Amino acid sequence: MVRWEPGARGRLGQAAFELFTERGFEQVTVAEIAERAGLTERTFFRYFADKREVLFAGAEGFQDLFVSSVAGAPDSAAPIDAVAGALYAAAAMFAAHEDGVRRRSAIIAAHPDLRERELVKLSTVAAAVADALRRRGVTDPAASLTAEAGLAVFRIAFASWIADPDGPDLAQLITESLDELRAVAAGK
Amino acid sequence: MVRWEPGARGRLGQAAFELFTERGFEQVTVAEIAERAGLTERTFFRYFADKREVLFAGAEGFQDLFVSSVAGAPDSAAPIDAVAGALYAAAAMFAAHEDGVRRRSAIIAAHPDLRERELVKLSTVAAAVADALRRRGVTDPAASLTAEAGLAVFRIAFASWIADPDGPDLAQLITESLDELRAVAAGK
DNA sequence: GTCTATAGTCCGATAGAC
DNA sequence: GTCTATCGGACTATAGAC
Repeated sequence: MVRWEPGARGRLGQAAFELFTERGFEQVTVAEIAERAGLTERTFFRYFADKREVLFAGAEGFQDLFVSSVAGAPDSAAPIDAVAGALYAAAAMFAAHEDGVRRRSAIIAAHPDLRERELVKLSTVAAAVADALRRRGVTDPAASLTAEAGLAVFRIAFASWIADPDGPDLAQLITESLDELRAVAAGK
Repeated sequence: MVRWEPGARGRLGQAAFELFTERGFEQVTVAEIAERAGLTERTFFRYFADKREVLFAGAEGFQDLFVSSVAGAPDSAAPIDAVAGALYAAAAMFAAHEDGVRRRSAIIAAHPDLRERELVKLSTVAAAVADALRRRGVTDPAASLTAEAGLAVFRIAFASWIADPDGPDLAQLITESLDELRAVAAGK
C-alpha cells in the first residue's frame, strides 16, 4: 500500500490538459485539477509556480533540444545555420507529436494569459540559444540577433503550420521562412 | 462643487508610477494607487484591465508612431528600410524622454510579471507593423518576418542602451544592430 | 495543511453633463 | 431623459504566508 502514487507532476499536467480541453482554461480551477489528479490544491502549487505553468511543463525539453542542437552544429557552420539546424530539430519533435501539439496550441490561442506565458517561454529559449551561440564564440549583438531572428522564423512558420493543417509540413515552412528572412534582411 | 476631478486615468498612472518607484510593483496594492489618485479601487479597474496595464498606458503612442512611420515611408523603400525608419523614429521618442524611460524600464526589469506584459506589448507592435507592411503590398511571410526582425533589433539595441547609460545613443545602437542583422542573415 | 491578502468580476446605485 | 464616470459591497480564485 503506497502513501502516494508516483508521477504527481505528470498526473497534474494530464488532468489540467484534459480539463482545459473540456471547458477552457478559465473555467477550470486549480482545485479541480488537483482533485482529478487525486491531490490537493497545495500540492499543485508545489509543482507549478502558477496555474499557467502546468501547460508549459514540457518547455524545458524544447529548450534543451534547441541548445544542444546549436552546440552540436559543425564548427564551420555560420551562426544562422547552427540555429537553422535547431529549428529543424524542433520541427521534427513537433511533427512527431502533431496531435498533442495542435490541441495544446488551441488551448493557448484561446486565452490571452496563456499566450502571454508562451511569449515568455519563447523569449527564454531565445536567450538560451544566444548563450549557446556565445559559447561557440559568436559575439554580441550577433548572438542575440541570430537567436531572436531564428525564433521569429520558428514562430511564424509554426503559426502558419497551425493555421493550415492541410498545408506544407513544418520543416518546409521553416525553409521558406528562413529564405524569406535572408531576402528581407538583404533589402529585397 | 465637482464630484470628480478630470484626468482620472492620468492621475492613476502617475500615482502608480510613483508608488512602484518608491516600493516596487508587488509591494503596492491597487487600493493604494487608487487612494493616492483620490479614487477607488473599482475605478482603477475601469481604466486598466489589470494592475500591470497601468505601466503600459503609453504603449499605444509607441505603436502608432511605428505604424505611421512605416506607412509614411517612400513607396520605393524596401520593407526592412521602412521598418528601420520606424525604429529611428521610436528611438528619437525615447531619447526625448530618456529619464522617464529609464526609470520605467527599471521598474519593469525588477518584476517578471511586468516583463511578461512588455513582451506582449512588443509582440502587439510587431503585429501592427506587419499589418502596415501588408498595406504597403508586402506579402506574408515577408511582412511578419520583417516586423519581427525589426522589433528584435529594437529590443536588443534598447537593452544595450539601458544597460550602459554612458554608452552610444539609441539611434547609434540601432544602426549597429541593423547592420548585424544583415550580416547574420547573410550567413556571416 | 490552514489561513489570509489581494487581484479581478459582477451587479447595482448615484451624481453630474448634455 | 440619456450618457458617462464614480462609488459600494459582495464575491471567487489565485498565490503566498504562517
